[in-house]
Amino acid sequence: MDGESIKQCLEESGLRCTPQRFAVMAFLAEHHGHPTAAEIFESVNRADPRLSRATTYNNLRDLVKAGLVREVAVEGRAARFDVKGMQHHHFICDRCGNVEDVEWYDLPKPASRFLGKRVVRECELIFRGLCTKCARGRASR
Amino acid sequence: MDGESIKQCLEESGLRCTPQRFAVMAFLAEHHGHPTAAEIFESVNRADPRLSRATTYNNLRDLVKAGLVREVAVEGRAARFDVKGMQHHHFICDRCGNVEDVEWYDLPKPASRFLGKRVVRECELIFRGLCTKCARGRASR
DNA sequence: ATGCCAGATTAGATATAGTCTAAATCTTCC
DNA sequence: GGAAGATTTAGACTATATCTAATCTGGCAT
Repeated sequence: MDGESIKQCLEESGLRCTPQRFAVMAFLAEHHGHPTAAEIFESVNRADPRLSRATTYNNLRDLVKAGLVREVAVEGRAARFDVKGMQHHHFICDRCGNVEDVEWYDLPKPASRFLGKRVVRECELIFRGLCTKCARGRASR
Repeated sequence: MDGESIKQCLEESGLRCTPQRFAVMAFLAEHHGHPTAAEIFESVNRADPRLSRATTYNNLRDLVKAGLVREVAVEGRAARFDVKGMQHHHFICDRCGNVEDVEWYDLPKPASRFLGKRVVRECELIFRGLCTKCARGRASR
């Protein structure tokens, strides 16, 4: 995702393309490792100190609300973020908490009686276990 | 789940059945609304002040580790807990954050090439949207 | 251009959720 | 009874995220 298309995304969502907001988006577009808010703040702020902590959180919230970014909650750890580009599932490591993408595949819809009057916006699959790195060192626990 | 089977569950998992641990388990067995740690603490402690906050967290962690209880992380809110009885999926309300059960149905396994060397322990489906109550009041937003 | 205004940003205070520490207490087993 | 280990506790502490109030910015009407 290049600079121009980020700008376009933001404006289509009714968000002004400020330097700070652009930087957060650009960082997420370049780093697919599901960074935490703190990682985003530290990295962007190091490169350009015009970004404050509060603004990082403000912008992440705006971007999530606008549907451009996804927030992944992880048990007992900081939330992680990724741009909603290609659809994918998630794998969360029990040991190190890292979030990884799993290639998308379609899921059967539940019978509507299971959902009742609820309004479903999206549906995601979460795998849990040990990531490749942690599985390798598993014996040394 | 009656008192006797709670006791049995705990002992089978190598956990002593202390009054505090039993109370946390019993509360979860009776309340299927996915309470937060704070709710569990307040409610149990009100009925029997022998339970402290730290013990609530300690026990929840032990129970999750033993596989008797599931922890559900919710974006921007406190984690929620439920006993791992019958298998089920989850629905999380965007608006009020409530977690509800969705009747279980089998999911197709991903092609193993999608998962690589990762070791999958479990796999859960999460629906997001508006719960029945929030969907009803949606216009008044 | 000028001035206004809503939106955006900021530092730092505050809130919330959860963990840690060290001492006290309870169980089990000899 | 006493040692060893598990459990509990109050309260301090940490991490994560939000709020506040002041300030800045950029677009727009004049």
